[in-house]
This record gives sequence, C-alpha cells and structure tokens, in this order.
Amino acid sequence: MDDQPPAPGLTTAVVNRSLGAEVVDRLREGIVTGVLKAGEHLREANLSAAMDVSRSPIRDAFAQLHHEGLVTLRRNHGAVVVGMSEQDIQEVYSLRVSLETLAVRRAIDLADADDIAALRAAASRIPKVQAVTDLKEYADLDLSFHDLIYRTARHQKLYQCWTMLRPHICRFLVSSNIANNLGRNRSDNEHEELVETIAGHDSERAVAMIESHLNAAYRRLLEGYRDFADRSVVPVELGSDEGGRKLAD
Amino acid sequence: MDDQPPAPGLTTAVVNRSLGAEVVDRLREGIVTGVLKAGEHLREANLSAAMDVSRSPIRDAFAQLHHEGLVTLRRNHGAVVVGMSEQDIQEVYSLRVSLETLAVRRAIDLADADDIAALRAAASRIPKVQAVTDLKEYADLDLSFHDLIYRTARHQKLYQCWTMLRPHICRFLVSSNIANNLGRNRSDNEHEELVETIAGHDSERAVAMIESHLNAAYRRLLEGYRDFADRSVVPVELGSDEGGRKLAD
DNA sequence: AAAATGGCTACTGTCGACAATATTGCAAAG
DNA sequence: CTTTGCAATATTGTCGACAGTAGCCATTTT
Repeated sequence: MDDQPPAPGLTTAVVNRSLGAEVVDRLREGIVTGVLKAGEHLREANLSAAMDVSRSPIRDAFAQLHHEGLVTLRRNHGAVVVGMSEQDIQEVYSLRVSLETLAVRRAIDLADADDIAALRAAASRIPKVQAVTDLKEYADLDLSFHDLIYRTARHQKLYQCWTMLRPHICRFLVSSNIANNLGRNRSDNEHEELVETIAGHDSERAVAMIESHLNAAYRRLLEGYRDFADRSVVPVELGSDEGGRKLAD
Repeated sequence: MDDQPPAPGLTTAVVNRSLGAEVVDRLREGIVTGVLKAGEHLREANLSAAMDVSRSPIRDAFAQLHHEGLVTLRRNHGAVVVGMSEQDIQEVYSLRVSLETLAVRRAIDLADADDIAALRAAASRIPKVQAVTDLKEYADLDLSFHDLIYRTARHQKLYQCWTMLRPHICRFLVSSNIANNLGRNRSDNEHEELVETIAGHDSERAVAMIESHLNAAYRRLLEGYRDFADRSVVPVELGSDEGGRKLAD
C-alpha cells in the first residue's frame, strides 16, 4: 500500500529515499503549484535529462502520479497532466465528505490525550485568513490538520484513499483565488471547534461540523474556480478514461 | 478500416496489452485464490524467469499490486504478499460501507433505463446459495454486480477507491469457507430487491439495504475467517511498515 | 477540396548489465 | 551461552541500449 500513517515521533527519514520518490515529489509539487500546467505532456527523456537520472525512476514516478490521479498515461505516448474541471472538484469533495466523516467518527473513538494535543497544535498552526500570504503554505498547513484526523483514525485503507485526494485538494486550493473568497462567511475558528468537539466525543455534532466545513470549502472552491477558469483556459478532458491506464485493473 | 463495425465474432483484442498488465493479472489471481500465500516473498528474478519476461514488467506489476494493497514493498527486499487479519476485514468493510453508500445514492440519481436493465441482468446472474459450486466464480459474479453499481455512479475517483477494495473482498470471499455460512439468515434475493429499490428512486431505503447487506456480509466473513484461521496459520504482520514504501509521499 | 494512404519520426516498452544495499551466517569477544 | 561485528551473498535500484508502436505530415486519390 502506498501509505501508512507515519509513527509519531519516529522520524527515521534521513537519506533513505529512492530516486523515484524524489522525482515524484518534485513533479507533484510542479503540478500542484501550476508550474506544470494541465494538458502538458511530460516526456521521460526530457525529465530524465533535466533531473539527471535515468528513465527508470521517471517511469516509477509516472506510475505513482497516475495512481494519485494527477496524470493520465496513454500507451506509447506517456504522461499528460490532468485538467481541473468543475466535475473534478465535485468528485473530490463528494468523496471527501464520505471519507472524512468516517475518519472523524473513528478518530473520536480512538483518540487518546496525545492525539488531541497534536490536533490542537495542528489547528493552531493554520494561519488566520487575514494573515494568509502564501497560498501553498496555507494549503499545506490546512491539509496537515486534516491529515492528522485521518491518521488518528488509524485506518490504513482509509488513509490511502485520502492520499489520493490530498494532492488534488492542494491543487484546487493553490490555483483558485481562494484568498479573495476565504474570508467571506467564515468563522475562522472551525478547526479549533472541531477539535474540541472530537475531544468531547460528540460524534454526531462532529460529523455535522465536518460536513458543513467541507461543503463550505467546496462552495468557495467552485466560486474561485469560476473566476480562475475565466482567465486561463483549462482543458477539460471529460469522457471515459478507458484504455488510458497503463496497467488495467 | 478499424472504424468499421466489427464483424460479429471478430473480437479485435489480440495483442494490445502490455506485459506488465498480464503479469499483474496472473499475480493478482494467484494471491486472491491462495496459490500465492500470505507472507510469501515474491522475487523479481524468479518471476522474471518463470514468466519469461524481463524484470521491468515484473516491477511494474509489483507497483500496481502494491497500489492495490496486495503486497508490501520493502526497499531492497522486494514484494511480500500481505496477510489477512480480522483488522483487514474490518477496515475493508467499514470503508466499503462508506463508499458504496455514496455509490448507491449517485446511482439512483444517474441511472437510466439501460443502467437499470444491466443491473437487473447482473443481479440475476449471481447464483443462488444452493447452486454455488465454485467460490471464485461466485465471488466474481457478486463483485461484478457491485462493480456495476459503482460504474453507474459515474464517479471516477470513487471507482478508483473501489478498485483498491475489490481484490481484497474477492480474496476474503474465496478463502473464507463462505459456502458453509452463506445460506444462514440469507434472503438470497437481496441483490434483486436492491435493484428494484434503486429503480424506484428510494434513496433512503436503498442506503439502508446496502448497509444491512454489507454488514451481514461482514459478519459472515468474520465467522468464516475464524474457522479458516484455525486451520491455516496466517501471518498477521501487524506493526509499523515504516520505510516499507517504495515511493514515499 | 476532402479523405485515404503511406512513410517517417518521436516516443515509450522491454531488456540485460552493473551498482548499491539489506539480510544472513559465522566468528570472535564478553 | 549470549552478543556484537564483519563479511559473503542474495536481491533490488539504476542505468543505457534496442525494439516496437502510435501519431504526424506529405502525398495521392476520388
């Protein structure tokens, strides 16, 4: 499986990463921040030369990005950065509500004092709207908080699904002009309130909160997307992805 | 020339799959049916020789199986078939309820007459309990029906999550002695009834039905698993798989 | 002019060789 | 007898070369 919630405190990561993992991170960063644009054709040879590695790690990276849904693979044609359509946002957020509802329920059942403390810390780290200067940094901190909820749920397969969604959400947050929309109708304390509700073991209220939190985010994103889409042409590329995967399922 | 309607019986699919895809199918089949046992160490060189391909397709296959959660990858050590613990069953089914609930809701909204007809056909194809002779065949038909629900939901990312669950469920069904437990407390018409409820656009009832259907399956599986686990030692392999990912996120 | 045809190019799919690394067994010290 | 360190070995990680295929463009045909 791709991901396991990292064991708290045990940060073993020093120099033990494969080249492919490095390439994945750089490409994902590029896609999420918009350096690599939707529709762009990624060529193995190009990237191989640019990053000074052979094609093998690049190919591994393509496969991983394909699993994350950030690129499509066409046989004998390589990787293409996927577009962002309204339907994508709709899919990601409808699925996210289902997943995160389950995550919150389990987190409430399983969280110990340390987990609650970590959640409080993560929530407090998210900058207030007025203080947002760097969209990517804001997105990372916001996602770290939600990531912690998923890790607290202690559910490997659920976490793996979340891993497929996370980079898309990050991409949405970064490319929408969320800064303009963020403040409107926002209590700005939703994360802290959610943590306290989790700490209080109030499942029903916590589920209602996460649903409204995510639905609000969804609506803001759609607004931002429409402004964004007006300025830059985004290839939509709907329709069946049939035959588009390298390894059939 | 390709575009002409294919003459009846002329199935064009001949040589158009990659080697890696072929290897994935064979290995997945082996894992699901138990030919490859939990804890078994899959070596690239071995399989490469056995299947008469180079190591590259084998590596691609390992990555795909890793994505499906059927093997774990340890750096410089290769692929190991994952075990089946009660927690695995619990994770798969708790997640499945969340996903399939969403799938049913969307299927009800989006299904047209053809979809309903296809669902009816798929449901009718599932053999009745008394007629089950081949567990794998039964599992495939049952999963085909549920697969159709997911496809009717027209939600790529949801379907991708389902794709991660499906082989595990198939494995559970095949390795549990489900045949012994299948009949008890089973109406045996649940699939047909679910289809009609979907056709009738009764969301709440359909959701309740799928929940009870899946929870019943979960309970049967747990029973079957306990009988199964008594007879064959299943390496559980819990604990942190830290550092076990090929491509870190 | 529009559509079919054929060759060409660029790119990926596959391969075997080599380098790097974790594991395992053995030996030596405590 | 247990533990620690080292070396041998087995296995994966990475690489560059070659083979194969899909797409592109000029050319021909209707």
